[in-house]
Amino acid sequence: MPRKKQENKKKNLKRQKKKRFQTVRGMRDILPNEQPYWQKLRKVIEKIAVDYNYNRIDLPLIEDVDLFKRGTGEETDIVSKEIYEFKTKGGEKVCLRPEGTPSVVRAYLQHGMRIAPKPVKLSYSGPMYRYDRPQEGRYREFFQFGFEALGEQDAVLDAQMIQMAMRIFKALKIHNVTLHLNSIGCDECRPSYNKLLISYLNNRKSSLCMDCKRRLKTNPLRVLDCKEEKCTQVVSQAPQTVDHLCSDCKTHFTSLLEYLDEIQIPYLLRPQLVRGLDYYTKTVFEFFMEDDLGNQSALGGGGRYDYLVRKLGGPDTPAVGFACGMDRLVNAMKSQKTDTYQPPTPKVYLAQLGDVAKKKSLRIFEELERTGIMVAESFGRGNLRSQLSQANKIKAEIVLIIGQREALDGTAILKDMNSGGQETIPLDKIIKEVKKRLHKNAEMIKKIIKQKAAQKKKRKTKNTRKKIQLKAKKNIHKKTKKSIKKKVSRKK
RNA sequence: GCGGGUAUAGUUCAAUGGUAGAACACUGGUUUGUGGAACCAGCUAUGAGGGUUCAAUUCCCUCUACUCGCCCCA
Repeated sequence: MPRKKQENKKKNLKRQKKKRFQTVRGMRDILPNEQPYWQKLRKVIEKIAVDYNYNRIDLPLIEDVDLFKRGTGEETDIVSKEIYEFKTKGGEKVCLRPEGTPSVVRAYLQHGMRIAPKPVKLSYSGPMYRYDRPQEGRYREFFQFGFEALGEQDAVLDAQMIQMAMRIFKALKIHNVTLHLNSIGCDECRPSYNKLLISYLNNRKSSLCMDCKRRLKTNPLRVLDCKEEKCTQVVSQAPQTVDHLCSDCKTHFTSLLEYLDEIQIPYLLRPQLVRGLDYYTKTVFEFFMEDDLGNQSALGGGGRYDYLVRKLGGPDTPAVGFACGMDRLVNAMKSQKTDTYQPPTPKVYLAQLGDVAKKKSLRIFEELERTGIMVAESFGRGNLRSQLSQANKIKAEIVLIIGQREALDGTAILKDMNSGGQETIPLDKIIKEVKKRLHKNAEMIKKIIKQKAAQKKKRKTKNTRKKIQLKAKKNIHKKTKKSIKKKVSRKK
């Protein structure tokens, strides 16, 4: 027995040594090479939030499960199948948030924001968690940003939500986005519509898919959204929410459409659109992007949730909001080749040789950095050749070389990487000299850019001139033809 | 949650029932203190566990991950 135990121990040790850690299923690292896209995205979102006066709110990742069970709805897939739920050591039932809206409403109520002037406009962004099967563009940890406006029922805010989303897409140069739009009514009109829908579907129960037979009992509205061919056929003839709105919902919806026309945002009315969350009323909308293969993927969506605040224990407060998947936006940016945020790169590289020089380099690095000059280095390297090749790789314009000799003399070699030329300069003048050279180079680059732009302009004006000339020629032909005809007819 | 495919070096890809190769990348050298080129050398891999076999990276099973489709969504 002890022998076996020892063997097992050894085996386990071996296993542990061999074990290579990797991300947990559905999680992922966003590596430095992807960061420019995220930086750009964050910048665009932030700008829109500021422009439209939506104040940032940061919300905890962990919340009471009941917040989502009651808010998002226990019947929804998000809560019933996909929630990351667990008990804390203290026995609290908590979860990783699957979406943002209930948290926003919770914060609104918890901190007495209803006293603030209406509407209360809030924006958030951060990771959300859904225990779903990972796929392309779908992770268990994914990032969403969202905007919520609480305390205003006017459809102008619904329109503003859509306007903001469209402006974000535009700023990211994601052009092939379509807005799908519907109104699903309120407590007044929905019960009677539900009855109609249920009786319609019950008559055709046999031609529905398994899921929809179940949905018929739990959440008949969701049958409209089913993508099974059988069901879409049945649904296409089904009574539509839009035709059974109460007068209040009807005017609300038509005024939203008018606002959208006013700001010239095209929309696709989709009577089957209902969305997967229980709290929506009146307006619901989604944004779809079509990729090269013709597949549509949802970028985001939102709608009005006039009862959610009350449902979570607050006073009657109409509200509207939307959220977008940032991972999918980044994907879209990549396929559309959006220009990304490029962080500045160091133009000076500090190379050192020998112990004395290494010590001095650390100080010189700081001095340069303090005067606003970005410096790259690889102090860990001892050999000058590899340091220069590094400098070359990062496209440094200037390399400062401090060797044993220079360190003792209080000088440094300044090497221009473009020309290859170099000269020895006393350390106290080095910053001035570096600045001077960088400035010179920057001027040169500016000049070149200007020249190129001028060349482009010239070409353009040439082309337009040619076009104008061609047009003129054509016109002349027409005119002469006309005048000839006239003359001929006169003669007749 | 259901179904299909895949898993070899940091990356892209080879090969094989018995010795696992290349390219790029990385490190060092040719040049004891000078980059972009060339040449030379080095480093690094069969996802995890089990079975069949004299022998498994290869065949079989399980798990895990990735991936595609469904469901759902962002």
